[in-house]
Amino acid sequence: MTGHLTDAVEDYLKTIYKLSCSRGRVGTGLIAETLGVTPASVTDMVQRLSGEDPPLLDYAKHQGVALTEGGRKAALETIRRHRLLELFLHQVLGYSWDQVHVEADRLEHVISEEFEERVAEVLGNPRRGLHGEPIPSPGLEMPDREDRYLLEMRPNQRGIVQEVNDDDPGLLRFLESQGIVPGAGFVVLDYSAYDDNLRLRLDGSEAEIVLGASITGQILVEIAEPQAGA
Amino acid sequence: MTGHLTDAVEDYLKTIYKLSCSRGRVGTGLIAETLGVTPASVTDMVQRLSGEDPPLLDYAKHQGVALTEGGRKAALETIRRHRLLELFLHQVLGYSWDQVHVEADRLEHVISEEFEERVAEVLGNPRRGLHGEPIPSPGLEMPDREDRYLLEMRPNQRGIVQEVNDDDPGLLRFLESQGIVPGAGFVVLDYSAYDDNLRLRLDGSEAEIVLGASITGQILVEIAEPQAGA
DNA sequence: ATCATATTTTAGGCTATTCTAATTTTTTGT
DNA sequence: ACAAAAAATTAGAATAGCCTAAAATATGAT
Repeated sequence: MTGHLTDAVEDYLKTIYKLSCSRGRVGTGLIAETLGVTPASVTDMVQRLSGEDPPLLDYAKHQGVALTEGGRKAALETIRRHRLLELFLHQVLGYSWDQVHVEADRLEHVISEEFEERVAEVLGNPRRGLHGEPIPSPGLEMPDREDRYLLEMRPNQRGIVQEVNDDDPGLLRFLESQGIVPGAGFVVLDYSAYDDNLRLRLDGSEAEIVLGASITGQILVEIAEPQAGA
Repeated sequence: MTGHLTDAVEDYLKTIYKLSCSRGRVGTGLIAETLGVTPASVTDMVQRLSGEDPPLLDYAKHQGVALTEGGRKAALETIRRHRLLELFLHQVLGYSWDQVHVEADRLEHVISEEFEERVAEVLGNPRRGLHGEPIPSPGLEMPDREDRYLLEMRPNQRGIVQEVNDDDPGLLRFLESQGIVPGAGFVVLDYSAYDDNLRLRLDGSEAEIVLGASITGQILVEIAEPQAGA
């Protein structure tokens, strides 16, 4: 078992994990932008982490970075803590949907195994986080996902909101006000390739909602059977 | 308002606060020993902290250190968080008496104002911590105390356990097993100046307990009216 | 008052993390 | 294929903490 990882290292691993879920290997530039540091800092850190005894990163100059198995486990550990903490902050301390992220981002580096276990127990060992994200199991298995971005859906498809990006409080508040929360079912009414707008209606709602690409790219959905009739 | 204080700075201030409660000004050696760093490191840090814009410490070479008003407030803020967290860990997450200290020591540097407030509310704005310590008010007022060390008590005095030093898990487990917890009433039966042993009996208990100086110096008590007779 | 012992401070270094500026490598458009 | 643009890397430096070893200062015992 690797000794203690610093906050910075955990942040790098978590970020690289998330980025490499969509794109495979990731460049230092993207990591830098996501983390809010310069590319030079990333190169530096990445070199250190790929030169450890059991390396956490797989890296060779100019070729983009990927996590090793050890790095992936460490990233999932941090992600598990983050998502448990978000749920905990909401359910036990009454934080709102959009407030939890920032606090969890600091606490995730500091809580003990013990704390994590107790929180999980108090919450009933949840599988999904506050924003619908899957929570890695205690053994750090991450469920395979079939989810797609809402952006990819086409007219007449039915779907269920699975997950909403947790790190933009303003967006979260807006989505909540529109009823777009994990579990919500909906039908896509229309899609405009011209401006990347998606018009949809939530189950049991009269109102239609129009969402642009910048929003629909942040929402993961499970696609249900296609709507009967055209 | 001072910007953000690092974990290390908060630890220094907290330690200096506690040490200067008993002794007035404290030397670098004592601080170093308490904090587990070298005296040289303390000198270094102390010089930085006393040279800030609003200084947190009052210091001049070879003369011992004291907190300024700003330093005192910062220390009390950390102490408030620590004590609220200990209570929270116990009452909400089921930590035991002797487990809370270490976890609180890490969390205290990381939680937000918001977190502190919500925890205080969930706990009902408590005035005393898990081990009986007074909790600074939200406005950082610290109640004046009349408490004495158990060590100072003499035969036939009655007392009530007020506070037990929180940072030694083994000692805490022992004291709990003996019924010596905040709120417990007792009578001092005997005191031996020779070996600094104190024999006492808890209210409603048949058994007598003998405690040595190293223990009785860690327990604060409120002295009640003297025992009738004898 | 003086010398031995204690404590405290200085000096010089190390690590982790970040930065800026300069350089190198890769990609891309033609 | 090759120049221009984009991306990544190196080099050099800063900061916060910490350390060890050496020097300075206090204390206190006779």
